[in-house]
Amino acid sequence: MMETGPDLRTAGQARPGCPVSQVKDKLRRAGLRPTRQRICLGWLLFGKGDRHITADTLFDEAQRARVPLTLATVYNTLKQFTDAGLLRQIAVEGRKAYFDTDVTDHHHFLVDGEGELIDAPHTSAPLTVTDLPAAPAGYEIKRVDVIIRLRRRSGAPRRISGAQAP
Amino acid sequence: MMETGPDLRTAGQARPGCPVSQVKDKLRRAGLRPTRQRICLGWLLFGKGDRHITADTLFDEAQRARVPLTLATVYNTLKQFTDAGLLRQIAVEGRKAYFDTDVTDHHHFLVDGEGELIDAPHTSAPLTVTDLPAAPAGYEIKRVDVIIRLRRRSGAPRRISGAQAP
DNA sequence: TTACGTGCAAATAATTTGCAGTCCC
DNA sequence: GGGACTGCAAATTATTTGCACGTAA
Repeated sequence: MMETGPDLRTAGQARPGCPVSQVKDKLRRAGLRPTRQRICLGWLLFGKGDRHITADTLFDEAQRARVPLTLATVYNTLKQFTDAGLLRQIAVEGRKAYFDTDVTDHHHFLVDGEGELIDAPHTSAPLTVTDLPAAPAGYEIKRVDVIIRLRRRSGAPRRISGAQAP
Repeated sequence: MMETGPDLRTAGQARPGCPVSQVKDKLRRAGLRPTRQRICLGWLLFGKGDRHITADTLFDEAQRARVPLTLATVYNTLKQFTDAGLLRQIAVEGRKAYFDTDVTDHHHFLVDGEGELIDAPHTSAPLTVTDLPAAPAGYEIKRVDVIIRLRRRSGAPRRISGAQAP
């Protein structure tokens, strides 16, 4: 499948109103200089709705979009975007780092065994956590991450593992 | 500080009633052959209450306890214990794998910036998660992991990040 | 005895870094 | 023009693996 968006190789040029310009604005607002590489990666990341990526997923996409950049730049850019608040790193065990373009509060499904990550819909009411333990003295709560682990198979009754009694 | 427990170098010998024998039983019940290395690591892991460790934390402890084993064995053993349900791997972002000797349902505080993990006390009522999104078709929920991210500093009012409005 | 475990060292995998050259403002 | 950014390759860090030897049952 070919990309249908603007030619990313010319992303450096000003084209007000086009998605590329929106990415440039987004970068500038985040305090990042809008270089060609950042614009391209930003376009890939933010131009398609919310998504989860790893460094080499994104690197592959960039290559398929014929954007010349290196894996090291992808790593650096992901970190810079994360520091700037444009991305959020998702806590999953395993060696790969996953990033989420959706930085609003929501949670994730993780399919057991393989690293398949699915956004938990925050279409419904935002998740509520009650009886949250108090933070230890000297600390404050910054964020609560929830990972809902899934097992393949179906048919079994849906239960909340965190609760002691059904 | 010196260890006050039994000499782990003789862990292979039967000594009914001593902690080492309890570890051997635990291993056997889990279907693992109680070898010297597993007994030593099991004793280090389970002999001191609930704790979080990484492969090289545990390796260090083993060395300090003058137990001769290799880092590779520590890795293998951690995986075997985890598969056997004696340990649980904690989902934290970052390259290191953390393991928890407490396999009951509970959650974790994670201090921002550094990999400091603290058990959330499950002394209070077990954490309740409401409005949990339904699992996608074909899947069932196996477990829900919650990581409560902390920021140093204090004084700020305790708030639940999952809530939408300030 | 014999299959299961372990030690060792080398292989992988993911990510980071140093430095020379390039590009944005 | 000057400092911020990138490319490249080599370095690090965390973990896994293959194979010869050791040991529990």
